Formats: sequence, C-alpha cells, structure tokens
Amino acid sequence: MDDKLRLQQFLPYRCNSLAQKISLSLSRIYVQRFGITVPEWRALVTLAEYDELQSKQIAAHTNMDKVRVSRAVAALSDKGLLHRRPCDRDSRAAFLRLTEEGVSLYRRIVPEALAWEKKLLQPLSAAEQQALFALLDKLDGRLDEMAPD
Amino acid sequence: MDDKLRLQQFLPYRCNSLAQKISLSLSRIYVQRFGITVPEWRALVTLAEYDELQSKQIAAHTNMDKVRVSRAVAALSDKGLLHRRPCDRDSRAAFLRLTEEGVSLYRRIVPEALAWEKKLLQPLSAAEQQALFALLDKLDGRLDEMAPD
DNA sequence: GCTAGATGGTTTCTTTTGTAACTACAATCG
DNA sequence: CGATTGTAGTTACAAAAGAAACCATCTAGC
Repeated sequence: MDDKLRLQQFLPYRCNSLAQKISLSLSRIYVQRFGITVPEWRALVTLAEYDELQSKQIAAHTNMDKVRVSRAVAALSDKGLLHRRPCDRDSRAAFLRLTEEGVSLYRRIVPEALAWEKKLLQPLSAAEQQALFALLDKLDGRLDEMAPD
Repeated sequence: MDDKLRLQQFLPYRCNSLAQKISLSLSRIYVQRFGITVPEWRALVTLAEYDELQSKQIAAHTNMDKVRVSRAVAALSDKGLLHRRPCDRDSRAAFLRLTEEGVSLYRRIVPEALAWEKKLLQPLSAAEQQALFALLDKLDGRLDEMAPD
C-alpha cells in the first residue's frame, strides 16, 4: 500500500525545499547588500558570539567542514573583517577574532536578519514557534542517532 | 537587546542545517545504492506520480529550475529510465514518461525511502508529525507572500 | 630523542550548481 | 502574412562545494 510516494508530503523534499527558499530570500540581505557569502556570514556570527575561536571550533559550531571554514575565514580576513592571532601552544592553529570593522558589519547586518526572521515567523503564534523549534531539535537529534546507519 | 544573534536559534540556519543532514543521510539510499542523483530522484518520483509530463511541469512540481530539470531528464534518458514523446502541438516540447525500467527502479527505491522517513519520524507522535507538516506549509506559504521583497 | 600516527589547516582537482546566453519554435498584433 | 515578443529546452561559462591529497606540526609510545 505504501508503494506510492508524494513528493510534496515527503519530509526530505519539504525540508530541502523550504530551506532553499529561506536561504534564497534571506541571502538577498547579506549577499547582495553586504557582499558576504553564507559561509562567511556563519563564521562572522559565530565569532561575534564566542569572541575568539580557532577554525576548528567554528566548524564545530556551524556544521561546515574545515574546507568551507578555511575559505570563509580567508575571505573574511582578506576583507579585513577578522584578525588571526597565532597560537603559542600549537603553531598550526590560530585564534580568530573579529576586527572593529567585522564587529561593525555584524552590528549592521544582525538587526536586518532578525527583522527578516521575525517577519517570516509573523503568522505563527508564540506556541507554534516554540513547537517548530522543538520539532527541528528532535529531528536533528534523531539524525545524529541514525548517523552510522 | 536584539543585537545579538545565536546561530543555533536562527531559523534559516537551523532549517538549512537540518535539510542538509537529512539530504546527506537519505542520499545514501538513492545515490550510493541506486546510482541516481537528487534531481534525478525528484524527476523520477514526479513522473511516477503524474504519468506523463513536460519538463516545464516537472520544474513546477519539484521546485527546480529548468536547467536542473533538463540535466536530470537527460541523465534519466541516458540511463534508459524515461522516454520522450514529441509533442504535436509544440515541437519544442516533449512529453516525458518513465520506461519499464524507470518504473521498476522507482518501485525498488520508494519502499526504502519511505522506510527511512518513517524511521526518522519515529520519535514524533502522530500529532507532532501533523504539526510539523502544518508548520512547514505555513512557512512555505509565508515565503511566497514575502517573495517580492 | 625518534618514529608512527593523529590533527589543524590549506591547496588541488573534480563535481555540482547557478546564470546568462542561445536556439528553435509558437503566439500575438499590426 | 511579417515583425515583435514570449516560451521550451539546451548549451556554455562561472561560481561554489565536496573529496582527497597535502604540509606542517603536535602527541604518544617505544
């Protein structure tokens, strides 16, 4: 009986599709108006949150692989948005920190990003919003459980 | 107040991240075991559902642009999984339909895909599952409303 | 200390994706 | 009709992403 699959009801498709729409819509803010890519945006936000991190930690926090992080960090550095401080204990690694300009850019983008998110979530009640995040969390956790399979 | 953004609580990031995890996990089924890409999978499923369509319609149903569809269709055709029937009224277009082999592949993949989805949704109650889909729908609709902005 | 293996990070190469231009045809309007 | 405009689908080019190899350094065991 389960032999037919309706794409519109299929969670992987729905999720992917939604994520892509969101990404496209939001990216108009930081890509077009602030000239920054998605990986760069993630690194920026993470550094703003944690102050000083190594690439490795950014990767852990942002769900990006080290190559992506490496490129994003290089780009941010080229733009003068972050600063590398060599690590004494391990000369391969470096501590990364936003520059004044990086912080300033962050301060300009964040309100717009949050306003955009708010607008998107507008039609949902507070309870629905909570439920949404709870469900995303559950699925996320479930995927980690299923990971090896 | 709103001047700090926590990536983990930011819907675009959460959504993207979840979608990617789902995609990666599920793709092991149709990519590795059945040698088919995601766009091909979507076209396959859509053709199975609607029997006979033009590329344009596949694009509309799958949220893919025409280039992606074109490539997916070409690939499926090369693999002998679909058949093109020229359209009389419009010689630019063609009606696409799965071949026997296409249908057979579909029949082999679908149960696995559905089983995988079921396993993913396992920890959610029926009510939660419904709520999840309803929320995704709402957001989807909201994005379309916001589209021009 | 010295070697073997692990780790942080970058580079290189390949595949995938998106954008823009293009071809061929169809439809509309004078 | 004939010219303009729109549309289905492909191709060609450029940007992005992933995989694997790579370099430099660190750690652990001998």
